[in-house]
Amino acid sequence: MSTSRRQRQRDATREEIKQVARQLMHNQGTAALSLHAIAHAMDLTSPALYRYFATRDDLVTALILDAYQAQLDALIAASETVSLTDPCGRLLATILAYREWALEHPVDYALLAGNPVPGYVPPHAIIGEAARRGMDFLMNLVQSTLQQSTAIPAEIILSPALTAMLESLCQERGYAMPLSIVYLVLVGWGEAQGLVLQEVFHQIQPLISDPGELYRHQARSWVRQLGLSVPLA
Amino acid sequence: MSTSRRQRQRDATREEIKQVARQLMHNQGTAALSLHAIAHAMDLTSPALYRYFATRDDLVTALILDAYQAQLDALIAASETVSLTDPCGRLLATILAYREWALEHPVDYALLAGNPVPGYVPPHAIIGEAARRGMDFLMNLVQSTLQQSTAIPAEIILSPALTAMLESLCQERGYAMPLSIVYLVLVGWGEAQGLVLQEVFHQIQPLISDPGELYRHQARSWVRQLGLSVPLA
DNA sequence: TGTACATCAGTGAACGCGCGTTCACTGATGTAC
DNA sequence: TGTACATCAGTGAACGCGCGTTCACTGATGTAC
Repeated sequence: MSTSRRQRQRDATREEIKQVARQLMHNQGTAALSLHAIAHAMDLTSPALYRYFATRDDLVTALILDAYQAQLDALIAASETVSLTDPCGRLLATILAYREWALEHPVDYALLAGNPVPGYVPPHAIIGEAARRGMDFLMNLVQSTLQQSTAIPAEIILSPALTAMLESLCQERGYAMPLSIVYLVLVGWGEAQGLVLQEVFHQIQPLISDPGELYRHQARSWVRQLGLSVPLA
Repeated sequence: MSTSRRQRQRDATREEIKQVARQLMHNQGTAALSLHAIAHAMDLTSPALYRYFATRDDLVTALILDAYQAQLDALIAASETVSLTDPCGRLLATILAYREWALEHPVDYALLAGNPVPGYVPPHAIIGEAARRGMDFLMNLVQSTLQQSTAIPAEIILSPALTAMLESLCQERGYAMPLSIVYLVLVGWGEAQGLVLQEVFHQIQPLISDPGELYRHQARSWVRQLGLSVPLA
């Protein structure tokens, strides 16, 4: 016997609550998330929501975890749009998808990238693990890309302290690549987040009318730093 | 006749209000900013604050503008700790100071870097101008650094679209440098923001115990990209 | 197939709270003669 | 130096609002015999 009719209905409502929450935040900012507002938008009363989420913070946590998963799904999907015979293209497509997903889902991205909901106290263990899964995917993608190419990445001179930290990271998460590469991925992830956040929060537009052009250019030179050759256009 | 006694008292109270607001946000997050809470902490009643700020949003705007100014002051001060005869050291000190100021003033940094106060609607024109002043300082610093050195920055191949945008930026803000350099500064600024935000919001610590090491290393290689030679240690 | 019962989604009223903001006011400080 | 007046910082009560959450409840849906 699969899930009962009642259970399916329950799951659907749970999803609808999250969807409405996202919609409200999209229209009025992450601060607009409130059980009353969600219930009102669903033609329910607010106590009804407690059938689905024990607490407001539980709802927020669910939204954040969903966002991590959706982001990861988008990156995976993007990587799969490019043939396996073009590993470098796969990597580049993934990096560009990072920005595109963020622009298409600014609220979810804001949730991930540090814009907290007022009063929300995140459960660090749970959220940290979700974040690490994203990093794992990127690391593994880079790893398999490099394995399939003849790239010889430039050696980067790392300080002893940095070497030690990167080594312990590799051991913990099972990354099997030169430390220079791990370093480049870590820094690149941070850089991408910086550029995209500035675009999502409209901070860079006063300087540059099309930040995407900047991002795409930087993505290419990042891939090139890994030792891969990227077509110019 | 200079400012009257009354006026000085008034200015002092205005400053105290902002200081208390910063303290409250520091202790309880940016969402904790409220006129009631500030007044309570100052042993005042909340209507009293309306003598000093017409509206809550005016207070937030003042806090943000203060933060921009404080950040800029910190960068300028850092650049001046290094002798004029070592332009490259000046530049590096400034970049490192960017991170240090953010860590010492996480609330002000969050205010700048996009973490909005719930319900606050920023006046884009005013805030955009403050942001541009920071970029101007960095651009000018890089420019004077390069003028005093024999650096020959690597030529970066820029797309036509990117070239056009950078050219118009240079014209608007009066930057007189090769476009490659302007590009590197713009991207570097975004990158720095990304790395620092991840550290301030504790997103990178699950991966790397000392993000500062990562930042310092990246800062050096960024300076090196400009064509300057940086001492290793 | 029909009946008795258990489950449980959703209601409606209420709670205590903190918010931004207004208003008429008091009383101390500063100014003009 | 003393008095009359103006200024204005701060008070205290109140407003309407939306918040998260609780509670006893109703009534429809599903289950067991």
